[in-house]
Amino acid sequence: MKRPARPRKPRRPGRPAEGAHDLREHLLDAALACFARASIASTTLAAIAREAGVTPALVHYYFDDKPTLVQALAQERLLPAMAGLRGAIAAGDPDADAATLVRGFVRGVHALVAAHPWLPSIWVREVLTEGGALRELMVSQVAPSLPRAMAARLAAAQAKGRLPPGVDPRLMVVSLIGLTLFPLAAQSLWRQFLDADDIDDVHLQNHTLALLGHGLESPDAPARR
Amino acid sequence: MKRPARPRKPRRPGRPAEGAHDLREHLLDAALACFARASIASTTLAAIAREAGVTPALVHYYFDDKPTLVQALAQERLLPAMAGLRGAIAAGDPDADAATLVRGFVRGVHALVAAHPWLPSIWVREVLTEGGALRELMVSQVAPSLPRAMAARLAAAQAKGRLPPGVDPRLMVVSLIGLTLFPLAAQSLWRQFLDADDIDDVHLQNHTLALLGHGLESPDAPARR
Amino acid sequence: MKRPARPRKPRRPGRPAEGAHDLREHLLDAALACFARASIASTTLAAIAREAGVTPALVHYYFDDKPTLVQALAQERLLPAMAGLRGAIAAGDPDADAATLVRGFVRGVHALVAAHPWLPSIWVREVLTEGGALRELMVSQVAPSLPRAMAARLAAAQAKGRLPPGVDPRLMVVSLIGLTLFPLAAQSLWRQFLDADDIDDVHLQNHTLALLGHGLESPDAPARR
Amino acid sequence: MKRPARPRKPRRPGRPAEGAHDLREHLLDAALACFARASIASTTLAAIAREAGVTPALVHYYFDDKPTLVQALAQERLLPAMAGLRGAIAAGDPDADAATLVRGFVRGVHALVAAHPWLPSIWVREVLTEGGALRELMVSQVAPSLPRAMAARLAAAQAKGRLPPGVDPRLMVVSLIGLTLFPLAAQSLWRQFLDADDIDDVHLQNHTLALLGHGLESPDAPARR
DNA sequence: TATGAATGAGTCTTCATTCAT
DNA sequence: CATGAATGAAGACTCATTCAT
Repeated sequence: MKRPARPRKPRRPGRPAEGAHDLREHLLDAALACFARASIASTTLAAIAREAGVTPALVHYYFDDKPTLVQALAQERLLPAMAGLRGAIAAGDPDADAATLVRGFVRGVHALVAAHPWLPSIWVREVLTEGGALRELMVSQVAPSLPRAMAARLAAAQAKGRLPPGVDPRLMVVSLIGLTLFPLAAQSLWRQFLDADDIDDVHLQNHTLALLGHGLESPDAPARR
Repeated sequence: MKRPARPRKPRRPGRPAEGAHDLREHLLDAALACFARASIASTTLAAIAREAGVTPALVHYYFDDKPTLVQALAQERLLPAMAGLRGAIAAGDPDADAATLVRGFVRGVHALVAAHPWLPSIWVREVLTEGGALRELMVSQVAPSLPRAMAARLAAAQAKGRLPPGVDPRLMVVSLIGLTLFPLAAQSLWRQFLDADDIDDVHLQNHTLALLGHGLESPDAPARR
Repeated sequence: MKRPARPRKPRRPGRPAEGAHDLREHLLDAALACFARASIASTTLAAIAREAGVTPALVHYYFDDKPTLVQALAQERLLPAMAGLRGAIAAGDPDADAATLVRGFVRGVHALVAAHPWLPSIWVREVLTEGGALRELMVSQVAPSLPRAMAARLAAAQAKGRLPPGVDPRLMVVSLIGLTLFPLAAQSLWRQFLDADDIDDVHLQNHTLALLGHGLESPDAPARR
Repeated sequence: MKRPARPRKPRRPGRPAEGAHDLREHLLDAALACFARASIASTTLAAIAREAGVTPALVHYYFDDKPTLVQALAQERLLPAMAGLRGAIAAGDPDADAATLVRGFVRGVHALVAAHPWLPSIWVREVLTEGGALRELMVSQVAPSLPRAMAARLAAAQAKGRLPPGVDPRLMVVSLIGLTLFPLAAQSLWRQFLDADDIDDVHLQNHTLALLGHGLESPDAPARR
């Protein structure tokens, strides 16, 4: 019952102090690295321990069990990271038009992923798709507000004629994630068989913004349907 | 005494294929159902057997081991399904413009998923994201041609001024998957917290097409940057 | 979910068929032997497996988990054994006087233990004393009726002056167990430091009956208080 | 640097024994409480530490390891308690007759248990039954003398016709424990399904003495066999 | 063709124990 | 004196796989 209240400074003697990381953080890092590589459900604690260079028993010492570890990871890594996104978008003034808002989102996501490269795979695998291990956790803690706020703003923009009528403001968040987080998650795949050596993050971002800006109808060409 | 070498197509000769489902097919169905729910790596053979209403030993009898089962699934279910997509797109005449091509893709994917509802989760989880169990298999067998063909066609269109200059033809396939397969894979999530009862498949498709058509710049509003 | 419905005839090829015992029974025997030696809580499945000459995984194969094994043991070994006792006592006619009844009990318990030597330790350790693992199970299934029936019969005898007034009929069952099951459970101890080589089961039984018959007041000596 | 050899009686010299409880005593109390609830073998040091409100490491600090702790408990708690019993019995003059002696024993045990409620469960579970953790310890240190002394005295009484011939003086100690310690150990069980609200310790004691006095043959009824 | 039985290897978890502080 | 950190060994339980029938 009396579990050790979050052990502090467990740095092992033989090991370099590697920055501001204490062992608990180090374990979360290791878990994150593993979960970016394979699904949470199929990742063993032994794998995490190996990644961290410690014994499996130590992982239990710090997190009691796997569900708790996952929960801690969500709480201490995923949620804070996401908080950044919300900030990035809201940064623009509240009266920003749709395009500005959307640009903010795209750039926000890219910035986020630049800072946390593990984010897209985990998010796509464990939150967005069926049976993801973090779905419940994330849905209950982040989800509703952000997409709803965006949907509301876009709906307002649409009412003012600032958004094409066929576009559903509610679905925009979904489309935006599909155009940002998803391509970033699948990066390692498409890089394999696109001649994509020249495609860097900025290029990808510009592509996405261009697509979102005018769609595929060339601005100077007569719109066709 | 020696166990018979891997039994192929064990359909009893004299017997009609009873709805095209013999036991082997039934097992593949069960596996597909399981893999749509949870990652391949974390799905046990016992779970598949249970889903199929048979013993785990039977699964082994038909597929020898898990990698073989997965391989068979890819070969006999995923690849054929994907073949349909290629057809749908190529259907349009080879001189079709970019917009037509893209419309074909979107509609093709939607049609595909209507026929194979398990496809998006499996594809996103096991092919597109890091560490997916089907990545190797798919990459080596489907991948290169389709996206490259599309990229080539779009590049041609762009050369003729039919595609906005900021859009990268090679990345279009990625964006298109992000706008089609991905939203379909994440459906169960976004339906939860969008007031999305009125959004059916057609609606989603139209939204996507509208977004791809003009982007977010309302056609009648002066383009801003 | 679809656990193997109690496997039958699992006799291993290399092993002699040893009587009417199939493997499941053999495992219950092994468990019984272990539980007679040490508390259920502290007996590992590995110990039981070792005792039975099988792998720990096999124990799981037959009983799924430890609670289930214990439950099966109670159901299939302890309860049937106890049923014998009830018969032995009830054997006497219902109008039997107190002494006859009690004699029946003493003999019944001794007969029971002669047939099931493991019974006393397990019963004393796991049912009668605090924190016993079988307490719940046994209490809910055997307990109430037998002692109550005896108490009622003895109370009737007492009303007719057939039982000394200071004796509480309800407590008689407790005293009787203390005089029969308990000495049998502690046998290996008292044999150690009593010159008890001449004490066999019959002798012990006679001692107990003599004590119960007249108590310690010699019949020919004037009762003293 | 070397760890101090096993700390003995760490009571701070100048300080009064504050209720006779220093930390070491406190730990023994906690262990006792745990062992009264569950078998020694299945009780973890963590459970004892929790009961005592300290860390498991502290338990090790005071007792080095579990066997040592158990040993200390036997030495410092069980043996002293038992010493009381010996006194209670010997209190009567050495020429006391059998009945007096036995009465002394019954009362002695009851008094003992009143003072040490944990005694019966531990004694029955860990000393008297097979595989008890304290058996060796107790046998070698208390056992032989007391029962032998009683047996000798009772044998003498029997020689003088003061004890019925069927009763074995050596087995009397066993019977007496079965009639005293055992019912007290099983108390929580029989209270459950006897209408036993009116049975207090005195009542139980009287019942036992009555039973021992005359047995079940009502003194005024003609003896039957 | 199909399966019940059986197991080795591995997973999660607990525990007694050590050690530096 | 006391404890948090750390771990090896062992416990319960699962799983893919084998094999005789």
